[in-house]
Amino acid sequence: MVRATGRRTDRVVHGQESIRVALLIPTHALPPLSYVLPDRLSSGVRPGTVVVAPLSGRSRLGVVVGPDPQPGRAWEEISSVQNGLSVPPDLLEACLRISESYAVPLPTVLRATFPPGLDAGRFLVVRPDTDWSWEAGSVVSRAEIKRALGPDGLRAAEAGGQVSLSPAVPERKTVEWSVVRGGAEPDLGRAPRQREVLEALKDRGGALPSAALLSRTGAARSVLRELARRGAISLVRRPEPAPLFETSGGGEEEVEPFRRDAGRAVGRGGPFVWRLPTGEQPDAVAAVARAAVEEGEQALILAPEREAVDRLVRHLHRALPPGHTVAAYHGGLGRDRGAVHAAVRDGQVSVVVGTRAAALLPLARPGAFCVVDEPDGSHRAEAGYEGLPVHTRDVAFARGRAEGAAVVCLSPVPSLRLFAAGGRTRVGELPPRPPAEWPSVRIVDMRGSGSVLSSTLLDACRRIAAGGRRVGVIVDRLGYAAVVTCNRCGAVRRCPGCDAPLASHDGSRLLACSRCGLRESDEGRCAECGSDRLSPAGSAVERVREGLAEALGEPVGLITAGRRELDDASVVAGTARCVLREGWDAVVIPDVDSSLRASGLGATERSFRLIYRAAEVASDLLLVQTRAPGHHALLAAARGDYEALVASEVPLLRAAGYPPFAHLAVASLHGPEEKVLFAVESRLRPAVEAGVEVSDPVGVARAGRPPFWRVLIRARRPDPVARAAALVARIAAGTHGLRARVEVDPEEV
DNA sequence: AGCACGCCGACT
DNA sequence: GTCGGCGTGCTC
Repeated sequence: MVRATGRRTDRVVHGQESIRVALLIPTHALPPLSYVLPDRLSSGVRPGTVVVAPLSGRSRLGVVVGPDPQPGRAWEEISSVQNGLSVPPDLLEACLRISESYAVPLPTVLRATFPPGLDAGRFLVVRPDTDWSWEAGSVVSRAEIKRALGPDGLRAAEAGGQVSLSPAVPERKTVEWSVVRGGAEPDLGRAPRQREVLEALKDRGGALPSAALLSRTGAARSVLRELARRGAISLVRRPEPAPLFETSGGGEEEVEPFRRDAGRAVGRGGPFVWRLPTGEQPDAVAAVARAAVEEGEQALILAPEREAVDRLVRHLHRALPPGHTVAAYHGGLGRDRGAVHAAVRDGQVSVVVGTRAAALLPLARPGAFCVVDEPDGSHRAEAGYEGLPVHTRDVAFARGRAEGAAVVCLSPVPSLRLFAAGGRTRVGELPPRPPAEWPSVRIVDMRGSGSVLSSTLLDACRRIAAGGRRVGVIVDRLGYAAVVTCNRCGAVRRCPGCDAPLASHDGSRLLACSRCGLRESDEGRCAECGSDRLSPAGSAVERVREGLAEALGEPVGLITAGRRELDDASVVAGTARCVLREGWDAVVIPDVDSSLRASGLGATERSFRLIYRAAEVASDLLLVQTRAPGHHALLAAARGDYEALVASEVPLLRAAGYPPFAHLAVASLHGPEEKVLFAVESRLRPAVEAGVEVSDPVGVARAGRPPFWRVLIRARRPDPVARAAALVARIAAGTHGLRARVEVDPEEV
C-alpha cells in the first residue's frame, strides 16, 4: 500500500552532473550548495543520499536534496558517499516540507532523522605520508590529526584526499553470545541439562546473548562451557542486542472494538482525529498498530513522555498478536537508542513507540503514525531548545502525506485547530467514543468569599477521606506565590508596566511582578470595578497543601514533577500533570480561575481540557471552585460536552485570525534594542510579501535576565508566514549580537 | 605607519 | 559553522 507522492525527489541523479547538497550545519544562513558529482561516485546517489563535501577546505557531512536547478556554479566535487546513513527519499520530502512550513533550518530537520550520537569527527586514513604514525585504513579523530599535523596539515591532507571524513555511529558494547555450530552434534543423551539449553538456543534462532540464555533456562555457566567444549556451540563476542520485544498476545480481545475504525483509517490513509476516552487510548493505539502490521507495514506511535512510551510498549506486548516486534525510542535509552534506530530503519521492528525525539525516525515500510494525547504540550519542543519547535502531530501529518501513510491523533479533547475546515490540513474524524463514566460535578461559587478553601470543599474532602478513599487536589502552580483578585468581580491585580499578574510571596504584604521585578504594596482598589475587597487567590500548591492540612487536621500529600511526599495520604495536592496521571475517588480544583482567566491563543481550550481530564480521573466527584460559575468553557467541560466547545470556540478562532483559519509566527529576538528595531523595521518589514502583517517589537522584561523583543507575524496563508519567519531568522543569523527564535503556528501565545 | 579587534559576508 | 577581509581606532 505504498502511495508514492514523489514531488521532486524520486528521480535518480546520475552522470557527471551537479547536485544540491544540504550540509548538516544547523543554521538559517546557509542554503543547500551545488557540487559536482564525479562519475566514479554517481551510482546509487539519489535525493536523500548522505555525502561528504568540502566547504572552505573542510569536509562536511551533507544530504543530497536533488539535482542542481542552475548547473554551472558548482566547482567543488563531492568527496565520498556514505551509503549506510541515507535518508529515505519520502522522508526527505517530508523534511523539506517541514523545514519550509515551520521555518526550521533544513539541516536541523535532517539531523533529527539521523542515528543519535553520530560521530562526524572521524577520518579514514586513505594514503598516509611516510612520516605519519597511522596506517592506511585506520580511523583517527579530527583532534588527533590536528595535534599531529596542525590545522593546515589537516586541511592539506583533506584537500589531497589523503584522509577522508568517515562518520560512524557509536560502537555497541559487545557481550558474549552463544551460537549453535552447524555440523555433527555431540551425543547429549546423558546430559539432559545441556540438551535442554541447546534446544532453547535453537528455538531462539540459534544465537542469543549468553546471559539471556542462562536466565531463560535457569542453567549455570558451566553448562555453556561444557557445550562449547563439546563443539555444540561457540561462545563469541558480539554487539549487545537492541532492546526489541516480541509480542506475546493475550490481550487482543480488548482491542476488538477499535479495529474496524482503525482499519478504515489505515486503509484509506491521510490524517485523522479520533476522540475517545483517555483510558481507551492504549487499545486504540494497538488497533492502529495492528492494522498497519497486518498490511506488512510499520507503525510509529508518538507519546508525550517517556513513561507513557514505556507503558504503551508494555501494553502493545500483550495487545498485539504474537510474532511482532515492539520497541521504545526515547532519550532514556542511552546507548541502546542507536541500535533501536538501526532496527527500525532496517524494518526489524513492526511497531516503534517514542517521544517527540522519534518523530522523524526513518521507517523501512511506513504504514501508520499515531499521536497519543495529541494536545499535550510535550509534543512540541520549545523554540531555542533541543528538538524541533514543531508539534509531532504536524511532523506526522507531513510524513503521512509524503510517505503515503495514515496519521491518527488520539485524545478525548483534541486541539481545536484540527476541527476547522480550511486549515493547513484537512483532517478526517473517526467516530468519537463517549466517556465511559462521568462523575457528579459540583461547581462552587466563590464570589463574595475571601477564603481559598470553601466549606463545601473541606466537607467533601472529609467525607471521602473518612470513607478510606482518595482526593486529588489540582493546583497548577508551584511554591507559595498567590495572585491578588477582586472578590467582587474576579479581576486580577496586574503589573502596571508589563501586565503580568502581581504575586504575593510567603504571605507578605508586598506584591511582586514575576516578569519585571516591580514591587508594590497590596493596598488599593480593583482597576476594573473599584471595589476595595481584594484578596489573595490562585494559591500555589504548597500553600493549598498547608491550608488543607490545617483545616482537615491531617497530613496532606504532595505530588509535583520534582517532589513526592506522603503520596498515599487520603488527600494529595499536586500539579495537573501529576494528579491527572492517577485515578481518584474525587478530584478538586480549588482555583480553576487561574486557568480560566488566562488569555490568548489556546487558553480556553486548555481550561476546558484541564476540567475534562480531571473529570476523567475522578470516579465519584469533581469539585471546582470559581468566581466565574457561568463561564461557558467551565460549564461545557463539566458536562463533558466537547461539541459545545467546538461550537463556541471555533468561530472565535476564525474571527481572531488564529490557526488554522489564518497563520502566525512568533519571533523572539534577543539582543540590543537598536539592532532589534533595525532588523525588524529596516530589513524584515520592507521585505515581507503582501498580506503579511508584522507587529511592532514588544519588549518582554524578565526578572534578573536581559529583556527580549517579541514580534508577531500573521497572514491568511501559511507559506508567506513561514517565509517571513525564516527571513527574520536569517536576518538575525547574519547580524552579530542578535539571536532569533521563531515558532510558526504555536499552540499557545 | 603598524597593529589589534570586531563586524560582515562568503563559502558551492 | 568558520574563516578571512577590512574598517575603526589605538599605539609607537
